[in-house]
Amino acid sequence: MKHVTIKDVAKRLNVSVSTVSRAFNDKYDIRKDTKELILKTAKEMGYHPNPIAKKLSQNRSLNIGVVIPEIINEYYSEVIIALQEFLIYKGYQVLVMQSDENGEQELKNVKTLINNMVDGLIIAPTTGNSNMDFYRQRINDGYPIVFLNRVDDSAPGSKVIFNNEKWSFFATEHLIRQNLNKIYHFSGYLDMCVSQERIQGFKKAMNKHKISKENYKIIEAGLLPEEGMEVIEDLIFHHDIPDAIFCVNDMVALGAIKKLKDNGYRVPEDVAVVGFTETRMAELVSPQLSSVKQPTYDMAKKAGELLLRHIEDENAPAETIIMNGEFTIRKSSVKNSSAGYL
Amino acid sequence: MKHVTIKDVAKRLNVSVSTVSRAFNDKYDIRKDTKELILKTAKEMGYHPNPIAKKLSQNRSLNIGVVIPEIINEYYSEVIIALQEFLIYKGYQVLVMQSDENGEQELKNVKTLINNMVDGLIIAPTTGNSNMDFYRQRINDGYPIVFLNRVDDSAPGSKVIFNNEKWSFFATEHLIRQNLNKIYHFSGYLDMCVSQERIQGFKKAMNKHKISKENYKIIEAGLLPEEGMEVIEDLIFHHDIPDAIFCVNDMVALGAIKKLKDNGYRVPEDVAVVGFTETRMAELVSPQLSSVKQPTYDMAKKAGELLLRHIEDENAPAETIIMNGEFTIRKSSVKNSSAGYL
DNA sequence: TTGTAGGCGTTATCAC
DNA sequence: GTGATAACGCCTACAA
Repeated sequence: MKHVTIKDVAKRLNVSVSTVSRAFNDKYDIRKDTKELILKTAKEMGYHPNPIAKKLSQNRSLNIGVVIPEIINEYYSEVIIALQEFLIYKGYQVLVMQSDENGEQELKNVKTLINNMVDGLIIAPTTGNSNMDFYRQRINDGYPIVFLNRVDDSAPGSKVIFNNEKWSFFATEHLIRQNLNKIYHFSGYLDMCVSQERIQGFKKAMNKHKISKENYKIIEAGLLPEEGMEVIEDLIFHHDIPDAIFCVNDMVALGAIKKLKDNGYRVPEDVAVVGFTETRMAELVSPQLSSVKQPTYDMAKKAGELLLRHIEDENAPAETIIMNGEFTIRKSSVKNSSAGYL
Repeated sequence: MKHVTIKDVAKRLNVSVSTVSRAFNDKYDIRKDTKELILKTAKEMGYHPNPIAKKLSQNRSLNIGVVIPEIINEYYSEVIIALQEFLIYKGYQVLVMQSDENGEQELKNVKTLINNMVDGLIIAPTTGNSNMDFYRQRINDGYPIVFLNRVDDSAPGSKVIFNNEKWSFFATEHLIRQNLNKIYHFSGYLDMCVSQERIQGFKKAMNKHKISKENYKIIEAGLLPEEGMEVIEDLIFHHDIPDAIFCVNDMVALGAIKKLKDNGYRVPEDVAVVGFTETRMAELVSPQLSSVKQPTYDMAKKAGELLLRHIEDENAPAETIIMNGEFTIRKSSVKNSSAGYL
């Protein structure tokens, strides 16, 4: 099982290693037929260039580091898939590490990856964005980093983000337009910029439609089903049931719906519910969940493209790409289907 | 941003590179205080051993390849997490590739990883196990490969699998014990050994309890919610509604439940439903879904341990580890709660 | 205990 | 167009 090396091929054909090397790297002059001969016999001999040696001599790893909050999260699963597909196609390997929504773990991951000589990093920061100073420093040093989601305009360097405010606004307006009185927003952790942006959209809709402050509430839930459950249970306990709830994501929405049902409330008849960052569950639950879909795959791919641009040209300008999604209205948020929403 | 190398450290301390190298690799004799001095100044200088050079000189990549059917699948997300944690801790990097339930893609992935010099492979084969001959060949050549899930006893080499038959038997028996008449099994793709094993368990329970063949059916569904939906819709169309359904996994179960409800059937009152390979959704849906939980994390970790054993000792004997799980009974499968099941 | 030197498989800079 | 040869950064006999 010994690996065939460039030397073996050279010896077999009585040419020098450099010639063989040239045959595999288009950038040098080499006679066409010698090239073809080399490629052919190399294939016969089962030769594959050793990527590790290549990396060493070129002083680049051809590895890209990807740091995400959690793999068990449809959004980031899709991110990984998209990134893998694109980057492998471009000749890179992808090293994925997850931070468990923990800033320290995130920093550890990033340092591990840097020590492993990745050529660049794609980072979806965890709650709190606590390592921004460190990243800013690296970016200033010229280290290629692209942020994905989880940051706002103010983050340094290049980034691909979703227009949370806008789509949160639309989702909220959809509820307002049904003349619902009390509309609550179950927000994500308040120290996440994504949460803040969705809150902004929610407030903007309230202001535009002149809803008075007594008729809406913003309650910090989190990102997990359990957190949606807790919040709604608390509301039920205090007999403070809204007509509609706009949740920071589908998981919180599903948790809320579960507990509403368990307590005898009907969705959407008693309480209309809207989610965000559509998951595959949205269509699978009863009632089906209205939600805002993000172009996850494209966002990730864009981040990959941006990163490669920075790796290949260290003077490439920082870019901020803000993407849009779509809002799909399903049963969970339509109280009166004659209203023409479905 | 130039990387500090072993030479820089050596020069600074007026020692040889080998001494520095030794300081970082415990296996050679070196005086304790020189070692400490070297480690200390190396740290000051910001030196980190270059893993790529290390790999080249040691002729091993310290990379492990992991090939799974799909990342968007809670089971395999967890597998990745477990493997990452364990292998990174052991000094390895993990390269994950997914096959999209496609045998050709799987083979491509494996070859890519081998060409990238991974030191070993953990493979969860896709439907059909079409590449077993190729793997058998590699294993005979001494290439370290461990299979995870998705294979049966007959697969070559080491493997970590779940006792599907046993737990499928238990789940089925739970339904039989409620004196339900018609019990159907929505199976996975018939060319998956996992499906076959679960079918075996189902049949075994039927035989043990002497259920006549008219009273049960095995219908091939698949692995996706949509496939569960299709099967149940067909049954509804033919007015062939069973008293209980045991599904090959939670996704198929959720699909079936959805369509049952859409068509006015109550779960579990009209139809009891059981899933398999418990997902986080099991507790989140209404009614909560009874399901068999697999020790995913432990299975993956075991696979990692086995692989390292093979990498470190090429004469390590092939091992087959069969794991057990637990069956959690929830509302979806209990028709009469006075029966004492809940 | 420490230093010297050759090798890991490539690429890249020279000559020729 | 092709061949020597010195890197790339580290490990590891072997010698001292």
